[in-house]
Amino acid sequence: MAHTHSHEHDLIDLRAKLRGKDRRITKPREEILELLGKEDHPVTAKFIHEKLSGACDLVTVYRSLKLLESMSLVKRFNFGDNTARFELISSTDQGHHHHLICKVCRTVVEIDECFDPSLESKIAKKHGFQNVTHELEFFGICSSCQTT
Amino acid sequence: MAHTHSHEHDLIDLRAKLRGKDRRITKPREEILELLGKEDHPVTAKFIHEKLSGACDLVTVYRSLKLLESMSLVKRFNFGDNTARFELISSTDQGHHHHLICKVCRTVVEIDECFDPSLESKIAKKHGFQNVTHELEFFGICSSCQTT
DNA sequence: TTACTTATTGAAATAGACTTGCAATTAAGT
DNA sequence: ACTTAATTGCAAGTCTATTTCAATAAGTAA
Repeated sequence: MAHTHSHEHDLIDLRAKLRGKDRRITKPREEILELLGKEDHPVTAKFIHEKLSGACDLVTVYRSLKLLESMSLVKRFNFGDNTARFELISSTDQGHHHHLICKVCRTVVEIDECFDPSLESKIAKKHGFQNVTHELEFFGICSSCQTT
Repeated sequence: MAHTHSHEHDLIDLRAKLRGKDRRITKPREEILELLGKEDHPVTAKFIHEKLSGACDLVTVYRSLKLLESMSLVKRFNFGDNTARFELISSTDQGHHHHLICKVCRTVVEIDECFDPSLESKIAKKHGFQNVTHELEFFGICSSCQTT
């Protein structure tokens, strides 16, 4: 999903979204976006920092990710291990998709399927909520880890 | 959901599950189970510790919750705020249900509905995974927080 | 009941993810 | 190039959760 974006396209997005916001285009932000564009699955801040091997401080990675998230260029995922993971938002699904994670080896599979949206609107209506979204992740044991 | 359990029933469960496992029934474990039996929504370890006001150390709360979880008496939930929340597993749904959380005031609503299980088995089959489960939480803005 | 064995607890230290304060740096407008 | 303010790096701090280890207490047997 993420890799369907080109680096150039991301930078155009970045520049467009930063324009007139007292925000600046910096090397760390460009590099993080570029790296995310090459990854197929959500990655941690630590992973990004290591891959960029000293290009910038880990603190800057955290700050950049927070900014990119607020600009809707990046989406944060939670796989239940107390560590945020980030993925580039693709134009096809606006970042809304799910994952299937192996409980043993932590392999991640991108999932396109989702349940019928009527469930969500039904729940929203029933409880008087607005702007209802959801976070959904699947967990299981991948074929390699099945001891049989 | 949780409150449909009686305290006595939980203790019977606890005793039954501990029997012959070199495990002991202790005051903290009983008190945590009792407290969870009175709560309608998942609560944090910190919340439990404060409610028990010094009955035991926070470390013991963490350890007890981990034990109770491993015994399938308690289920851990993640509302995306880096803080685990725990709920008593009810006999009716075996702990499998979801929540609707207000992004503003953090109010929690217990949700009984879920999507069709065929989606899960379809995904499992497609990627060769076994024992597939899912974590699903809904987020929105509750009626009180809608500024309109 | 008492003694014994060992699981459990409490307290302090530690780990890991993430944030904040502040001086130094650097992007971007003039 | 000059200026201004956003951004960075580094250190220190916060927060959740875990680990270490001596002291305590649950369960068992005498």
